[in-house]
Amino acid sequence: MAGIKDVAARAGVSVATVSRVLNGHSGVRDDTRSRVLSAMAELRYRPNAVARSLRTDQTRTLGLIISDVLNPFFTELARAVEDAARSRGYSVVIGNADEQLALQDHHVRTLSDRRIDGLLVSPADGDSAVLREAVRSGIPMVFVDRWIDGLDVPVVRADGREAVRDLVAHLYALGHQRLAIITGPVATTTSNERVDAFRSALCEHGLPLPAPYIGQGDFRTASGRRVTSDFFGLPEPPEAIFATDNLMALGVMDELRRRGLRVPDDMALAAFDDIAWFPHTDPPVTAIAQPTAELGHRAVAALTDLVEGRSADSVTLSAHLIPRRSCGEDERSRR
Amino acid sequence: MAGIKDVAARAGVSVATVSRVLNGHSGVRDDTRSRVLSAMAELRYRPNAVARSLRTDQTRTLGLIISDVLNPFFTELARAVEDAARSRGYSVVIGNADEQLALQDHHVRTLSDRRIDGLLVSPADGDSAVLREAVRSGIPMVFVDRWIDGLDVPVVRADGREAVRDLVAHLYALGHQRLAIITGPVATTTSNERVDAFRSALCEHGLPLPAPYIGQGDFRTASGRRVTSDFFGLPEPPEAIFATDNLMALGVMDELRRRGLRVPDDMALAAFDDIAWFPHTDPPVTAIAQPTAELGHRAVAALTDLVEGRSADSVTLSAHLIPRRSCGEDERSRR
DNA sequence: ATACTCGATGTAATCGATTCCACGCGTGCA
DNA sequence: TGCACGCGTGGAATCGATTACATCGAGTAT
Repeated sequence: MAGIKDVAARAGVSVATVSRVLNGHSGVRDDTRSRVLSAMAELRYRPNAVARSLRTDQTRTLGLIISDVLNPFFTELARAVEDAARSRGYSVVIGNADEQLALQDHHVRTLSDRRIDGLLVSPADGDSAVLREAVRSGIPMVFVDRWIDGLDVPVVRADGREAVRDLVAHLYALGHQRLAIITGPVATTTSNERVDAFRSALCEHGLPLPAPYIGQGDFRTASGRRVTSDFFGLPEPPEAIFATDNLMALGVMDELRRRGLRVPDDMALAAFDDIAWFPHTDPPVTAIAQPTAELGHRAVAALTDLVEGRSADSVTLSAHLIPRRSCGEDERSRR
Repeated sequence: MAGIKDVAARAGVSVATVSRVLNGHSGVRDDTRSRVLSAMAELRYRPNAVARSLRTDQTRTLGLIISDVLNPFFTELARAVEDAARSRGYSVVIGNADEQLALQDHHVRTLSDRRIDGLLVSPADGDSAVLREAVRSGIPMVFVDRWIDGLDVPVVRADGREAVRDLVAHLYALGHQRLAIITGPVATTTSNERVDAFRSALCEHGLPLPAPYIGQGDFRTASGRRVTSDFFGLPEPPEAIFATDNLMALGVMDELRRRGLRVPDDMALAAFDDIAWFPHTDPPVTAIAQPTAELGHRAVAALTDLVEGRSADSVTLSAHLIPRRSCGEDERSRR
């Protein structure tokens, strides 16, 4: 493949000049510039981004580490991130951590080795030495959706507390008293926030949240099935389940269907994260929607600020409840 | 950040020796090796992949260009690709073409400039000069799912003809006579294959496929809504709609719900590509499932063969019908 | 003792760009 | 006429690795 030297030779100039026209520097005579340009065209020259990166120490690439590509929330986020990045002239490389620390570490290492300009992370469960080391090394980084306490990294996220309170009120108004929740991995901030908000909202209504009603999930479908099954093993199973993400809600539905049970009659269901299919499920599931695309855009804005030497602040947006029919009928959702 | 020279200095050896231990070459005395190793650890040295790539002319990175990240089929594919690639020591960078030629071209150019080792493409509609140029330039490439005729590039895909025939037979047995289809972009091979198979299966049953029953879609949700709406503008609307991908099926359901119509009573529905939510929609939708993960694995196997100098053949797997209730009840799907 | 081999290591070229500095030449001003 | 200046351009160092080739010392065969 043709290199800058070939272009220089063909245009009868030095590589320095070719480089200048390549980068749009001024101070190249017009006729020289056009000679270079046509040499490039004739040779179908394309600059080698690897060489350029080595020299300039920037790759114009952002890394995005998400917890699960199969989760529509994250894929929507990824899409928004890519759009925002592209419009700023960056590419994005996605690493799928699959909710596993080891995989997450693998990706932060690989991406750092590739010298990406900045890293967007939605950290998996647990504390990662590799991630801490990465921030210590000074890579521009911002957390999206989830974060790790005690690290001086801006966080772009949606606060779901208010929406969870609304949800509990909704459930309560519909007459449900025994409310259970399925959590994400223990150390994820989003999971903890949702559980805390759930517990205190319950408390406001004078409802308890007994330990067996807190099902330990991991944000993946299978855990939704398992926890649901466990709930039915209880002497007094709950009347409603709040799945803290959409994949676990799917698991709940799988298990319910396997047992021949119906939503909401046999069990009410609500999910965190709204997805396109929820209006069409049987019944439509009430969910808490996050401003996913905006999360992605803001995260990229913050990260590019950091990358380009500006400072960046954390941003907190908010989520909202979308009542449908999976918790029962009330005046709002009936038609 | 520490470089190879720093390590060499600290270990009291030359950079050549450091490089040798880095790459596991033999012919380094054990004590030298361990001196180097501890120097690396002390400096938290990480090799610069950019520099290495420049020198060795390989990036250990594969590109994957898909038509739409929001389509669960492609995200499942992406996930399988990433897994397979990682286990072979490659990273993958995903480009989302969003069914737009211009975006696809942007990504093939960007990825080529970055000198990725090979490219996996599920080409968007239409003929791309940029893509042709890329294959002509000799980048190892394989097509997944979709392909472009006339290019000497291996194709890894699933043949859906048989399954489409089964689907038509299923529909026919259920008493539907006026069958319509929603296509993808005109030049996509998968769309054409599905339409052709649909037409000839119809023919086998002595059924016509009038032009107005061929709705022009683009594999995205909005087009499913639009085409469905058009169908209802017909003097004689169809009784069944076959959406050639899952996103358009979602669009059909959106539109049907907007009109207050029910599946399958008012309209039967089937989709190409099975997704996890289909068993839970109202009603569960009949779909044709592809061996998505295997597609991804085989594609990576073929591509790495090419990258590593071996030859690669096309592979064709097959899809199969999963009858549920969205086309009506028969002995197979009733329970 | 001489020459030769072999193992361990170092020196320097190289990959393809960017960029600092210097150079030559024409112009304007003293 | 001489000098400074600016413009357009070229030469060469540089980024951080890999690797062909050179070197050096010790051991071995003759």
